[in-house]
Formats: sequence, structure tokens, C-alpha cells
Amino acid sequence: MAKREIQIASAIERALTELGISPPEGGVKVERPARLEHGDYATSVALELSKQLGKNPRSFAQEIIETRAISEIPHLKGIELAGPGFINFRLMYSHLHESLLELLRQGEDDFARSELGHGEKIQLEFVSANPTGPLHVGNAWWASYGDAIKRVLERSGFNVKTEYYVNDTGGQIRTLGESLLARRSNQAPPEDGYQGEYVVELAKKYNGPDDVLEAGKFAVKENLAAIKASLLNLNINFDEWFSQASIEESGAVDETIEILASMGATYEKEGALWLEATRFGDNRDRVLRKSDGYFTYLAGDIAYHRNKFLVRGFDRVIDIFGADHHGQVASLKAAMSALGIEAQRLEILIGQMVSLVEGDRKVKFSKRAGNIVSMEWLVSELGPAVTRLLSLSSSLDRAAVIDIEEAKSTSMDNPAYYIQYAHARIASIFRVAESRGVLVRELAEVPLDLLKTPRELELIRTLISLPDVVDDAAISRAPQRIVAWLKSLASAFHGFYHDCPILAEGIEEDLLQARLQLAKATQIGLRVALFLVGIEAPEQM
RNA sequence: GCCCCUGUAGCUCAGCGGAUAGAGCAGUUGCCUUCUAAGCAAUUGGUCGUAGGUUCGAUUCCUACCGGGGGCGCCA
Repeated sequence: MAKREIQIASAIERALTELGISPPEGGVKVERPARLEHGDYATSVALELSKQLGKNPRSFAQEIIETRAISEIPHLKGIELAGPGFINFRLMYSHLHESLLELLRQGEDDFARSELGHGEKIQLEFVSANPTGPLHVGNAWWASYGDAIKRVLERSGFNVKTEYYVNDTGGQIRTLGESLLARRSNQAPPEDGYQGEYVVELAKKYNGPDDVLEAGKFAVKENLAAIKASLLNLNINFDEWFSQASIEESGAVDETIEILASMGATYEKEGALWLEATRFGDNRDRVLRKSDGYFTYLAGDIAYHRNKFLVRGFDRVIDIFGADHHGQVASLKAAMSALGIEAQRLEILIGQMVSLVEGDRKVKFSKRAGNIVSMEWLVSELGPAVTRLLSLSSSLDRAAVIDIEEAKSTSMDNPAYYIQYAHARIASIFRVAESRGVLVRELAEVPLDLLKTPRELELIRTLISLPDVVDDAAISRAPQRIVAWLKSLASAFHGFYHDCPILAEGIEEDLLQARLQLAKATQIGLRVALFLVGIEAPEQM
């Protein structure tokens, strides 16, 4: 809850105390009603408590309203008893002006920043696509998500490190090397190899020996460079690129398996070493070391996650997996439990598959078959802002459908431009103000209380809700809430811009100054929120 | 068969247990001597998959069923 809600909630708690009633478990909830006619803030506490107290909710609400504590709520203008027992609070506009002033004093660095996370150390792993080819559209989707979650968590006071786990070892690298060598000698790649055209390009650049592993390593290096470049195109940078080979070479996998074995969590069967995962909540046991002596992917992943928790000391680890890797979740959590790490500290978010349609036609893609729709292509078609906004407009849980035709054809009235345009318009106002020699007064000299038309008040209301939205997005790992807020803020601003001229003839100097400050505050809000979703705030369009 | 996600306007999607369910696109219609019309305003469009349950109150939580997607390897 934001500051104002907390003020009111604590007043209600004092009111209950006056009446000799203990507050509900989890505290009194105060919310902002969807409709303005229901007041600025409302509580349903009377409805919640009336049954256990054997009271009529409406008369109980009336008792609360009449307490001294309620009458002392700052900025209080009126109270209403509504519906089955809601208490609606109406505040004077001064509460909005006070909050606006606070926002302006905090500025871009501090507004909507909180200490919710108390510096908790979080490691956030996402994308982690195998470096066997270019990133596809789904990777772009989840990458935008992961990056935005990082930004939002940091704003809420968490200490976040992002990481890309590079699967640079194992059978797939061998397969990749085989495919490359085949292409170099102008042959078709193996049937289960990588068929993509990009392998032909890699083969042209490769002048090493006819060695599958050498060729594979070369291809990985090249692919990884391409992956980094595409992510950078989307304004995404990782703190760490963690090599799977490095963890195997360091002996950490052996070490981890020995620990699991010493704890009696493993057994041998048919020449392989198994993890007794069923004992820890998985629905089947899992192989750690194959009968050919090689470790499974899972074994490496367990060692890697052990490293995150026990070697690097993260309090919490968040992984974002694609839905096609959902099967790993139970195994990995089981392994953590077996290692004595509470499974709750490992949080795995699943990104549902992204599909493409072009008109009525479904576009299928698969990395092995080579007909992937690359992230590179998508970003070049739509631009980074539209790509990020489109992916952050829906929840990670939903299997998104992108209509390529529509994404392209509607790009001119895309919400991304709608939001960016608001920012550009504000920048333009300040450019014009400067060119006309308008002096922007010191904040303390500006009568913000002149802002009282519905447009101005609505804009302020939307603006000051951002701190709550950010914390909520952080807790729920839901950066799409920031996008929703941006859309509503842009809408409130465009309405204000249309109806409330700032620099036009006949606008009194005091009002001009107040409106300039409101524009300034909007600029701050836009810049903060656009940064959180990784979208550029343009000065002009 | 088992596990995960999902079903909201013609389409793509929001929606923190609350009051009359929202946005964009698509449709219809107004507004540029003005700080950028990439804008504003009006209007059409809904049995929130179905049936139960919990609750003062359910689109939201629980159960079952029906549709859609994904996963159930000594692949990664």
C-alpha cells in the first residue's frame, strides 16, 4: 500500500481499537476504488468483520465512521457509507498536490523506488538458449520479460544479478560440429543435425581442422557472439555469461554428485547413477551419470544451481524457462531439497510458447529444421521498442500469438508509439518554453493547488500510483503491470495536453508554472517506467 | 494416463477477493489559425468455457468436466 493508504488504514485500526475490536488478520485493507464516485479511498473492513462480530455491516460501518480516529485523517473532506457496508473516503485535492510535490522533489532517481527487497540477493537466469543457432522469436519474448523483471526488482530494493547459462558442451555441440563439417564439404548435414542456412555461413568462415569438437567450438563461439549482439539490439545486457563446460571442467559436477551420494540420495542401476528424485517430490527418479560415463544435462544443472546458492551465496534464484523445459522443474527442485537447499528459494517461471501467424497461416519454427523465425528479424521488422512493448503487454503464462502482418501494419498506431509520443510531447513543451524565454520557477514558488480540472487531477492520480505499481510488479514478477500503467499514464497525459494548454495565449503565469511542473512530473514518471521496461524515452518523434 | 499453462468484446490482450468487467485494433461519427492530429472526444460490441463449492461478496480461490498449448529421454 502507498503512503496515503497506510495513513488511512492505520486510522481505521485506531478506530477499531476505540471500539474495542481487534483488526483483521493481515491488517486493514484500504483500496482505491475503480470509480471516482466511490471516493478516493475505500475500505471493506466492516463487511469483513461484521459476521464474526454478529453485527449488521452497515451499522458497524457507521460506528467506525463516527470514531475520533477517522475524523483525524489528513486531508479528509467527507466519508460515505455505501452499498452493503463499504466506507468511502473523499479527500481534499490538497492530498494530490502534496503527493505531486513529493514526486517532484524525489525526481527521476528516487520516485517509485522502494526498500521492499531490503537488498535481498537474487540471481536471475533467463534466455540461456543453446548456442547452436540464432535466437528465435520466443527467446525475444522471454528475454524482454527477464530483463524487465530485473529492472523492476532493482527499483524495489532487491540486489539482482542476471545470468545467461551457456550450454557449450554435450552431444549437441558435437552434432553442431558435424553439421558444420558436412556443410564445408558441400554435403547435407546429418538427419538429426542442424539444417539451418546459418550453418552454411559458419562453414565458410571455418578454416580449422576436420575435427568435430573443434568445429563445434568454433560454431558455438560464433553463435554466441551473434546472440549477444541480438540481445544488445533489444537493450539487454547480462551481468554474467556462465559456461556449462567451465562447471564440468572445474570438477564441480563430480563434487556435487559425491555429496548427493554421501547423503544417500543416489543409487546405481543398469550401469547408470540415479538421483532418488521421487523422495523429494519428483514423479520419477533421474539419471545423473549415464552408462557411457558422461553426465546428464541435469547433473550439470544441479551443480550449477548448487554453485548459485552455496558458492556464490544468493538468497534466491529465479530461472525463466520456456514451457518446453518445464519438465526440468520438479527434478531441479528435488535435487535442491536433496542438497539441503529449501526448494522455495528456487523460483522457476515458465514462459509459455510464442507462436506466429501471418494472416490465417501458422508459421512453424524449429531450430533443428532450420526454419526458425529469428529474433534478429523480428526486431528489425518492428524495432526494439515495439518488440519489447508487445511482449510485455501480456503475461508470461499466456501462449502469445503474434500476427506478423498486424504487428507490422499497425506499427504506426502501436501503443509503444502512443507512450513514447507522450514523452516527446513533453520534451517539446520544454523546448518551446525555453525558446520563448519562459523561466521555470523554483518548485517552492509554484502554486500547485491551481491544478484542479478533472484532466489535471486524473493525471496526478495516475502518476502517484506508480510506486505501488512497481512494488506490485516486483512481488508478482509481473512487468506487464508497468506497461499497463504506462498506457494509462500516456492516456491521462494526452487528455491533459489536449484540454489544458500551458504555453498558449492568455494562460496566467501561475497556472502556466503549475502546469509546467505537472508536465515535468509526467516526464519523470514516464522516464522511470519506460526505463523499467527497457524502452527508450525519445526527446522527439 | 500423469504434470504445468490457458479459455474475458469480431481480433490481440489487461484485469491486486470487492461496487456498473477494461484497453488497443477493427466498425460508425465529430475535432487541426493553438505547446507535434503518432493526438482528443462520442458511439457500437460481453451468459468472463460449463457445472458445482468456499465467501457478506468470485472473472479472480477450490473441485470436476469440456476446448487449446506445452511437457512426461541414460537429449539438451
